[in-house]
Amino acid sequence: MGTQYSYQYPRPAVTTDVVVFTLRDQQLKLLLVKRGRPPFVDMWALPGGFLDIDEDLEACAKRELEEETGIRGVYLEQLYTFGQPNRDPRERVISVTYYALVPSDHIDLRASSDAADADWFSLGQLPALAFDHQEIITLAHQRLVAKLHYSTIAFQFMPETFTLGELQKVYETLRNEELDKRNFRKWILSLGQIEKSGELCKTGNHRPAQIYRLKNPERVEIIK
Amino acid sequence: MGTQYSYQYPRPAVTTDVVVFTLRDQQLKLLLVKRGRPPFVDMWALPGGFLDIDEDLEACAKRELEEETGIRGVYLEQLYTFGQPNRDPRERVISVTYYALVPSDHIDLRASSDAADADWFSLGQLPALAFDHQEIITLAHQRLVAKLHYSTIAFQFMPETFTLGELQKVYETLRNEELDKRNFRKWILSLGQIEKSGELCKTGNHRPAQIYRLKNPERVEIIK
DNA sequence: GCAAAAGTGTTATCCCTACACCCATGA
DNA sequence: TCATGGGTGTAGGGATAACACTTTTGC
Repeated sequence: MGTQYSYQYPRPAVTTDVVVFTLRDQQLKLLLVKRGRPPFVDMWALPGGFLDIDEDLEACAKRELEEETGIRGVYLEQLYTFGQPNRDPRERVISVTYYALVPSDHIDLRASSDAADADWFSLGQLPALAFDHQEIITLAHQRLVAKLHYSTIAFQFMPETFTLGELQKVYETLRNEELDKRNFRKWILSLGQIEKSGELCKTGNHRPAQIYRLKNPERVEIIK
Repeated sequence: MGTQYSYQYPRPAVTTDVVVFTLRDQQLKLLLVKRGRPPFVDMWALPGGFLDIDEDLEACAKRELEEETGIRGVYLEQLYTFGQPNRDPRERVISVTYYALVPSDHIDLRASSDAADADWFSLGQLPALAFDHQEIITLAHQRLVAKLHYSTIAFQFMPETFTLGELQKVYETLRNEELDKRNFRKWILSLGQIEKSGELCKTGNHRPAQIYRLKNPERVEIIK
């Protein structure tokens, strides 16, 4: 206990915070944790925490995400670095923020040490947020919507296999508009990113659908 | 002198570094400073330095840029945050990087305290660089080229007034390809971002050119 | 008068959009 | 047989790309 690490000049603390998006019930949701300690105790905040001294930034984001929510192995991308001098009331904190996309079948929340609770919220119905986390979320949402139009980032929301109807639903939810079925199929197939698995999806009282999968599940391609 | 600032956990140092681009002699150039002190003494590096404890990140980038090169009042945008644990041989350093665009008539270099020297280099002919600065430059260049296609960022290279021929040259240099004069003029005028000043540019042994200016010199608009 | 850049419209092509009907299945 | 989502092609419109000649000036 105490003050073991000394420097010639004052230093800010460095944290990472992650905006985790998923799609559930045809809605874009994001993950918040309820803070278990001050400041902003009992308020909702983004999962995140302090950088270990020998830890890569992205590794820190992944670690905090897993520790606080149990989520791992998802798409993660650096968003922006926030460093307003007074964004944390305790002291100077620089936050390197990331955003993550989680397939809808991959959600398995578990609260833990730092987080009294964790839950998914619709973007339109967010609670009051700690720090400048509202601003971070707004930026992450803008980036996600922008990337929809010039990359294959939306595929990161899909499970391993899916039908074209399910994929179209995802795009419709994210873009918040209905799309023409024929045009969507022509376009998405022309990208050359998905292929038929050969299997059929026989759920529901209607004609079975072809099941597709990604050719490169890990890669997010730039299109256009 | 000594170790006045103590913390319970070790903390990384935080710096900002800036990739400054300009256009000169029909070439994209960037600004490097020669390091005056270890590590990497006498090697070339990006202008930048340590964050003051009460200073905003962007303010730090601006301050270091002015201190080391005399450049101020230019377009500045956050690029990415680099934090590999061993990117600085002395200790853990997080670098929040920015890139800046300088109009070609606005270049007025002056070396100073931290920088033994400063100079412009073509991207194809960079010297060996300190730290991971080559990686930072590569990313900045990619970002700049990408933004050309969906924003008016190229205008930030222009002086207050300019001709359409000069503007086309800028686009040709940045995109590294020749453009059709008529199509370029139709396109650039259709953006609605520039207007005639009414003056004519009578230099050279050829027909005088209309002089244009930006309607909103500060704003970078998203187009498309 | 000649070299050098300024200035100016039309046509063809491609891509995106709009649009309607049959199919396979479960209940 | 009916309700439900799956699956398919074509035609029109708008934007982009290709293309050549005249103008004004300095030397």
